[in-house]
Amino acid sequence: MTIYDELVARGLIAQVTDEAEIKELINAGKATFYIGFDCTADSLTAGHFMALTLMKRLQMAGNKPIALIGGGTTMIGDPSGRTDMRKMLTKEDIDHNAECFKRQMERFIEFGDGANQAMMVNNADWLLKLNYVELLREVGACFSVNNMLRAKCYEQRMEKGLSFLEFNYMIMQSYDFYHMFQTIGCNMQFGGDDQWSNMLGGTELIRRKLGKDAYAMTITLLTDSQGNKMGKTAGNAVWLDANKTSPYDFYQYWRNVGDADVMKCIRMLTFLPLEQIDEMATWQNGRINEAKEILAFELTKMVHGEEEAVKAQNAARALFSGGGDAAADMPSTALAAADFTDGAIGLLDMMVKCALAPSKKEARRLVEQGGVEVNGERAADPTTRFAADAFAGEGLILKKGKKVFHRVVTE
RNA sequence: GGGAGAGUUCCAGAGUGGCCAAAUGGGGCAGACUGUAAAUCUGUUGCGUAUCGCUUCGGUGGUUCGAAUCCACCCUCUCCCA
Repeated sequence: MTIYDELVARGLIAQVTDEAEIKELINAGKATFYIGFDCTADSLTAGHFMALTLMKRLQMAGNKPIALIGGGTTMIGDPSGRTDMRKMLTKEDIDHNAECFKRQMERFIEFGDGANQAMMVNNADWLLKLNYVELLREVGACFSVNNMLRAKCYEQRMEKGLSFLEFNYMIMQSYDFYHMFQTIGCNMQFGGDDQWSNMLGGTELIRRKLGKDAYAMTITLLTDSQGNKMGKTAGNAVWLDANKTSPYDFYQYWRNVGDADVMKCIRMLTFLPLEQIDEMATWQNGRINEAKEILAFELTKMVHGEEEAVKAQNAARALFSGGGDAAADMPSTALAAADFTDGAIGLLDMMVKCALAPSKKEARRLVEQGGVEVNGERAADPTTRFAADAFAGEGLILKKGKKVFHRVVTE
């Protein structure tokens, strides 16, 4: 099976500019493609994950990936699909974030100077040097404002107001492609489907300025059965950085996807052979949880390594199915002597300390509603206090709700 | 540049002198039911040394016994005209 057919079979392709050409290019390993990453945070998220796996798939097929860090474009802010303006970041923040991204990407794709080894570039290197008038003269005539205003990525902002700053994002992104096409032979751009109009801006610019063809392809956005973007819990991103989202939590995120979304995720995100996936798709209801475990394990393994994945899986099994002592891998907090008053600590204070509740009021509510267990016993009294020696040995196991476990020990 | 309007809690959006920590919906969290799923139902959703106190309604001042609500100035945004 060719790489292109595989991408189609996995449901990864959303839109392409020229199917026949792209097919030939990537099947033959002749594409030098880029994917841009806005560096608004110091870690990549589960939302970027699919892009990373796509880079890996294409690299394995012999194509050369370019990871473009948006050091320059981040200073403008992509308005696509947004209803509010992004916060402006300082140059220092952006540089720091770019550095963090690179470390994480190295887990997935191989960087180097070889023919199909990946390279990383930062568009700050050329965008920040641009001169306004020169830029206008160079590319300004190639963009039709009429068309830009019709672009889907600005649609939502047209209702609320779009600043000129953000309006220029498309031009910057197009310029990136144009620049890399000339300097490093980048002939294809990949990106999320929400980037489609920005990407077309680039191919159009190249065609107009250089009379040459460049290609663009978008990846299906990973949404759940309700149409929400995946990779977020309660509005917070699921991070790839173990310090921001622990391997256990990462595992749990995927372990808990809805029934309707499991097979889709396995198909799009894992590297399991398609035949195996097709077979899994025929599994009966009872085995849906098995499929979820496979999904969670595979993804955790890719992001955090096999060892962490095994630990996360064992911990999850022990906590939810009983038995085993792998619960040692659950998140934990060590209390300092200063957290104790008269040799004891209150239940509510302890919960806040462990970040199981943002405030004591919230902690109290949880206890009163029967959502808290200590060492397997429901804690019904918010005034309960625990003496320091209660934490001896394994410490205390706090449980919030059905799924959140936390070990509390003393320093 | 001229004119009109808007800024309320996580979001949307009521509230136009005291009964307002602020309706309603969404989202979140917890409980029940389950399969660590979905759907449904229930409770809850500013903070606290807790039948009371404290801090919130763009910002700063002011009027008043009392202000999200009235006044002044400022900031931000939207719309119409240029």
